[in-house]
Amino acid sequence: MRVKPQTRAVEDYTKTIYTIAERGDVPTTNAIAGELDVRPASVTGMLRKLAALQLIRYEPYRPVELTEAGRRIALEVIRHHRLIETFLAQALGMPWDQVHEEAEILEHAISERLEDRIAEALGHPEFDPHGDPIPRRDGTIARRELRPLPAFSSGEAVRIARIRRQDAEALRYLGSLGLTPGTTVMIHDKAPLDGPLTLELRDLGTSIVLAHHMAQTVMAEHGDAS
Amino acid sequence: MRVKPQTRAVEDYTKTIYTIAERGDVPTTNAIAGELDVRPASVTGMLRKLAALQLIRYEPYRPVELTEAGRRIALEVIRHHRLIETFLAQALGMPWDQVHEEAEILEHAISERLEDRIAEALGHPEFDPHGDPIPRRDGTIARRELRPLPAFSSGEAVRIARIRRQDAEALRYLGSLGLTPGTTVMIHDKAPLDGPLTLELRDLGTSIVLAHHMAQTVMAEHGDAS
DNA sequence: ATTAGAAATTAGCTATGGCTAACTTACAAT
DNA sequence: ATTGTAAGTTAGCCATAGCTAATTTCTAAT
Ligand SMILES: [Mn+2]
Ligand SMILES: [Mn+2]
Ligand SMILES: [Mn+2]
Ligand SMILES: [Mn+2]
Repeated sequence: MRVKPQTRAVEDYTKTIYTIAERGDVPTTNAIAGELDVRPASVTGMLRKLAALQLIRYEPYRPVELTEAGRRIALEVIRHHRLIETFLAQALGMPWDQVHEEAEILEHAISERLEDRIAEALGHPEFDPHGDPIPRRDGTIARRELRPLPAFSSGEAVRIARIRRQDAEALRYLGSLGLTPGTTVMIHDKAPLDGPLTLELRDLGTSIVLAHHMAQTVMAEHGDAS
Repeated sequence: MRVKPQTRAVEDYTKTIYTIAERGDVPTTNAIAGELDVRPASVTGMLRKLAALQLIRYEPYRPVELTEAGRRIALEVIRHHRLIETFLAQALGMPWDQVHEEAEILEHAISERLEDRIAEALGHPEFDPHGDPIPRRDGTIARRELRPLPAFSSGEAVRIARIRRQDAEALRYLGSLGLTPGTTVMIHDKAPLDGPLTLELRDLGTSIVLAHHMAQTVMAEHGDAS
């Protein structure tokens, strides 16, 4: 799946462009700068380089688009990232709120050989601890029809599948409530005007209340289908 | 054990200076350049920087010496390196001739938190797959009285403890002969004039012949003491 | 059609850590 | 004591990738 040796910056920019587009946002200079925590002027510089490398299509003042080659690199780095997260959580018992930060660096440091060994040791997982899909070696990636919790109706039982958030703070909070991928919850009540949701944890039978903006980051699918 | 964030170059140079001195060589500009595969002129530049950072004592045209701060950084990186080698071998079944290359990069990428988790998962090992001692968190390091195989006499039984070599080629060869740390061998014969050694593998009862210059890299201790 | 303001780009820096080519220094052999 | 040579240093490059400040462009509201 690797194409040729890339610098860390090239890997981070292509990954960022991919994820911005994947979540439905537009990969503008400012959006990329915000995501990577660099100044817009620096992004313009890198975009020129990525365009020269044929990894993006770039017209000044316009949003960018990954080429097939750029997409391949992005998926490669994301595969590293999510495999590492999964490995750290499963093999080393690292809490799910710490794995992202660690993977952010390790994703650039592991060889294809190690990538394969990790995938093998984990049994080629399809999803990471946050429910993010792990791109396969061949560049394909699992697609699911997920909706945020507030998009379901009261009375529905849903299976939490993915948390669209990576900051440790939020993850620790959601984890403490038991809202992790795989958990089934019943939507008990939705307060009006974007008010909090009341959820019932199927397994424990306990009831929890979750702010609308937090529930918005919890993606789920119908019933308790696996 | 960490002091403050260091660049990869700073970590590699201090590590290299430490290992050159540790094996009994003199850390000159040329020796460091050879080890790191850079030009001597580049080494001079970095030595000036390391001196400014108070990590080495440096007088132009003289061999360098690590300060206490420099030594701490070197030991930290070496601890990372050897813990990673051990982890890759034990937890992922990676062959001992591949772990060095991988660790050479990962040593700069893991956090102190991950370092601790790896050490914990392995039960705080004292030695890596090559028998190299793993510096402890407190900066101390196991010392052993080892001698190369040719330094023993015919008829002696010795326990292999360390291989002073890191190239995959040599490690694969020694591994194929069964000459790995922990193995006990009997020195059967030493041909004169730096000729090959004939060894008997205790467990298998088989006999092998090893060139003098290879035997020179195999460090052992008397008997089969653990 | 104008135009204000946001978004993006350009120009010109900086730091890091490589390199080659030219030079200086140290020292060992005479 | 002199001097040739290897070792080491200096000077002047280069690439990468960040920054600020100044400028240009796009667009949406008038
Ligand atoms: Mn990254
Ligand atoms: Mn994730
Ligand atoms: Mn290294
Ligand atoms: Mn080792």
